[in-house]
Amino acid sequence: MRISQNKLAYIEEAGLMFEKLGMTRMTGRVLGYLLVCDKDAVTFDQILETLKASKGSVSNSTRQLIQIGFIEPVTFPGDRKTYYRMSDIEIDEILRNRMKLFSDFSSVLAKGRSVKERDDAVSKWLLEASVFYSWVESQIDEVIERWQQEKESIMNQHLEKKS
Amino acid sequence: MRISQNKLAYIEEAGLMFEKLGMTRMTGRVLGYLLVCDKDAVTFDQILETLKASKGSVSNSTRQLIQIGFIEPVTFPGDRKTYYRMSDIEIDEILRNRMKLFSDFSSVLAKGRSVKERDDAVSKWLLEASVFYSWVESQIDEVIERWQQEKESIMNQHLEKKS
DNA sequence: TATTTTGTTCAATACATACTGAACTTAGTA
DNA sequence: TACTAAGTTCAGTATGTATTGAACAAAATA
Repeated sequence: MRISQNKLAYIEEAGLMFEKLGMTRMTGRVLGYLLVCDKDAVTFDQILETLKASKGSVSNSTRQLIQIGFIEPVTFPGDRKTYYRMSDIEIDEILRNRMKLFSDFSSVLAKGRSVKERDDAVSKWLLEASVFYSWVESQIDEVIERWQQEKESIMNQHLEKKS
Repeated sequence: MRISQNKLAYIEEAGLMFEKLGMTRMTGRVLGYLLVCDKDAVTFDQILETLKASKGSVSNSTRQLIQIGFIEPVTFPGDRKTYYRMSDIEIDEILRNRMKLFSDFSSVLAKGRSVKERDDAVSKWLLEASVFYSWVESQIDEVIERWQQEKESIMNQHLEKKS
């Protein structure tokens, strides 16, 4: 049973997307495959074959994805293979991680201000920008909390809109 | 008048930060220099010398930064040089641009669901995740609006906290 | 018009890093 | 214990792209 052309195309798309997000293309492909494979779990070999990639490359990608928490290894008694499947990671986790970039960015801006030797329009901008980014970060925390509380209702609202 | 060691170190830091954000290191350096140079505007040559980079590289970086709107060229009558300075870009603009990634990400997730041939836990996750990201995007729009309205009071709150 | 100054363009290079493939480790099976 | 299967590691290669530097363009000056 070979995988559909559709899905292969999707896997490539996922690879490019994850590359844009700063991960490797191959890691994106493996995740894309796990997302759309329509199997409960897949073996290392299945990944190899489907993506036509090397063992080493797949080994790196699975490790990275496990580390981030996107996927998890599964094993079965009487079967020495390791299977991989999507873990039931909460989506807001992923966002929360990415938001760390904001506080880094905010710090760099703040530090810039401290390096300056005169107080000018740029100083003012640096202050404002660093406050803005750390404020936004705190607001996003609140947004995420609201999501957790109102998830069902938001989902329903969204589905209604489509009909 | 040579630039301080402090500032040079900061410029490198800015380079690394902007590299993390997907721009080139040199572009980050040029922006870092413009931020902390404590001059109203600097010439192409000053950038060259300070960063010890090539004309081509600086030319690329300034063009890129002008394009994004971070810096602007300035000229003066009787002076054939072009000067560059920070433009008074609104910080929320920058955030708004980055948020486009979210709708892209959301689309990829939604597309993944449409490629699947069975309705399982992953399908459910894909739906939830794509709704989540487009919802978050809309929430951030609201956050930005609130910033525009309450900017002064937020800044004051922040400054009080520090004291 | 010839010359000098300022900045751009583009082919070549340098650099970083993702990927490969072979050798190795680990653990189950005979 | 020897053998086989599954996955990892790592040195080398391939690939993409940032940077350089030389040649060029544009425009002011003499």
